[in-house]
Amino acid sequence: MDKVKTYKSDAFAAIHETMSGMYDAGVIGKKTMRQFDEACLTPVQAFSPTEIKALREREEVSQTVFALYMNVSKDSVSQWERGIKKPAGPTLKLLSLVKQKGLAAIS
Amino acid sequence: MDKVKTYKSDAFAAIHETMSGMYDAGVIGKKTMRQFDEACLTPVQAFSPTEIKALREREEVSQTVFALYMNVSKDSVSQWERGIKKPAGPTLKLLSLVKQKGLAAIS
DNA sequence: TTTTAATATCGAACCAAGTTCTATATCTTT
DNA sequence: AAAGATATAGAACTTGGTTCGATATTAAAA
Repeated sequence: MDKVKTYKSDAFAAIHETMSGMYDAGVIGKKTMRQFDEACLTPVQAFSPTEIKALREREEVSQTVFALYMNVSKDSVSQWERGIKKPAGPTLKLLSLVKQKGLAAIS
Repeated sequence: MDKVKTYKSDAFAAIHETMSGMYDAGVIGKKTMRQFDEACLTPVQAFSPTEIKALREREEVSQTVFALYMNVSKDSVSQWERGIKKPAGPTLKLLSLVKQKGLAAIS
């Protein structure tokens, strides 16, 4: 698969554990801890209807299957792709994960 | 991190690609394809307020940091843990991913 | 000590995402 | 010809997620 992304995740996890240890030991404060986590997070951007459809077709799945992965109804996926409903919050997070890591990342 | 889970994901991805190839070649139908995908998906169960708080504390992050990972407001996390709002759909999917693979899975 | 900042609870109000339903249409499969 | 998968369309409903202000505790910095 994508070794780079997997490596990055593992590295972040390892660093996070180290940082957590430093936090437990009182070396750093909670403020530093939060700022670190913010820097680690992959940015979550907006998706246009076309981008959502293109993303789904890139993964070669039907709206129904895509909906199963996202844990939403098939109608919701249809409405996203037609611009009737605009995904936000947790939904955008999932879409971002799929875009950056593929469907397998949320399987 | 967790080699077993990583392996499972990679294996599923590989099998999925194989299945996709079979589908493209006309060996299998869409129905079989969907049933396969359903079998691959990790089950998404409900979370009680206590379970959400325990999960967050297991990951050793504040409500604010946890909210950043989930791409929701910090108030939402607080409301989940107090039982005022019950996460559903995409949110439950993210919580399930965190429970099974850790916060790094959605970073 | 004082004060600043982070953390978390509480209650209220608003908006829109997500759900559900029915109907229609196309295409493939049996 | 029939059955099923896929996708669009529109409508009504429910509730999750957001935002705001206020309060309280704790830890860090002045």
